Amino acid sequence: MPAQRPRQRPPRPRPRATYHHGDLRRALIDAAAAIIGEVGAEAFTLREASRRIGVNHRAAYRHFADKASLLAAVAEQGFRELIEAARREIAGTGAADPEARLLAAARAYVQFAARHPAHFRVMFGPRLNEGGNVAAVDALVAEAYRLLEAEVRAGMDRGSFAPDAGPHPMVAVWAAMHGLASLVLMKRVDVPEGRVGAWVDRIMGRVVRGLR
Amino acid sequence: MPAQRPRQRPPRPRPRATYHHGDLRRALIDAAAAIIGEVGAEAFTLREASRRIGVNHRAAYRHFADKASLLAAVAEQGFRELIEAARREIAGTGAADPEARLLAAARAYVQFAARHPAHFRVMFGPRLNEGGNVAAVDALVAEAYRLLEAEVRAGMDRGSFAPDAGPHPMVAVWAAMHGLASLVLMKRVDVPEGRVGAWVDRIMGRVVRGLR
DNA sequence: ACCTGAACACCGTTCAAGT
DNA sequence: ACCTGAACACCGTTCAAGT
Repeated sequence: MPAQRPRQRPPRPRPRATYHHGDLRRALIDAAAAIIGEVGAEAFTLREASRRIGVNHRAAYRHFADKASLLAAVAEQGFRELIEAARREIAGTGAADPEARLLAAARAYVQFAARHPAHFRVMFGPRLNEGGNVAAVDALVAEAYRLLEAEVRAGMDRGSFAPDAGPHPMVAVWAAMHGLASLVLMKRVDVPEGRVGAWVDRIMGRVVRGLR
Repeated sequence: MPAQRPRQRPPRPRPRATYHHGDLRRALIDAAAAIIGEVGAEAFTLREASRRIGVNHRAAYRHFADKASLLAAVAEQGFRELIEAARREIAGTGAADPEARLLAAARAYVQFAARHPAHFRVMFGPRLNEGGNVAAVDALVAEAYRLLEAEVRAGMDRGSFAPDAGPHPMVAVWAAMHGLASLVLMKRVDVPEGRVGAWVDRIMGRVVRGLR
């Protein structure tokens, strides 16, 4: 699969300022995220990331145990951005209505997937899920979960949603939101770039209605 | 990532019967599916598949253009099994009620993901989706789509679901089902092996109710 | 037709130094 | 502390044959 790179190698990887106190770590994460965005996670290479930054490919091992750990750090960063975007979108509604707030969170979630498909795939890829996970990622997933759950609970407390002590209503919302994000990212449903938000509102609106 | 395989190589890859008229093709697909099930798609290797069958690693190129094509064939096979399972489960209900039939299809979908997580991931992975797809896979996805869509339409015709000419109701169902399958496969919701069907009924029940 | 073997240009990771 | 360089055991894929 790894198509041979062009024969002509750049004359010299211009030596950058030396990295210290964690700069290299940051630089590696950023480079990895950029490469993944360009070629996908399967084609991502530790050596290419190092090359881009201008350090020896072994330098990464000072900051990450292995390739998987660097990818985990990229996923972590993605979860932080996703959570932040969801909070921002929720706050942007200025509404106290849990239905409106859930839709806002869903818009952020789906938009993130649509705009950063490869990043989203790393975040929900096999290495970081399916058990034997990375604690830092698990913590962020839990945080995102609670963000939504608070709205679902609020809806029940206000009497907008049918009361239910179990996780089913929350899982229904999360599943629909995650599935919609996946379908959009896979271009299995195709919705024009600017209309993602409107689609989310329509489709998630139906799901949220099922909680009443 | 590719952990060095154990130093000790099996004494001799026992020479099997020679493969002709497409036997090797089948054997490769089966071996690939088996390996993926054991170690995941990222760790899957063309050379290992050939090794297992007992042929030179170059033999695969007689039947597949490259590694991606073999994986596409594995995905195709998976879609065929998934569709068959859904039909079987739908028929098993013996019901004409579209809600019950949709839940049956969803059970098959989620069960498949829970039982064959790596296979499911290949089927919905970047190479076969996100545009520039494989025609054979697209055709099977379309077939699966129509399977569900027929039930959604039937529900509208009977007056169980609110009429809607657009794709939104169908997308809502598909998204929820796909998302639930993903969450279960990722063990992000954990439901005991034997209780997957019951969970699907509860959660998808809420979503389907949103179509009324 | 179908399979093999050697070679090439990559990888991730380990070991042993360099400053 | 932080980075480098050479080496190892893999890959996918191409070229050129073998039967």
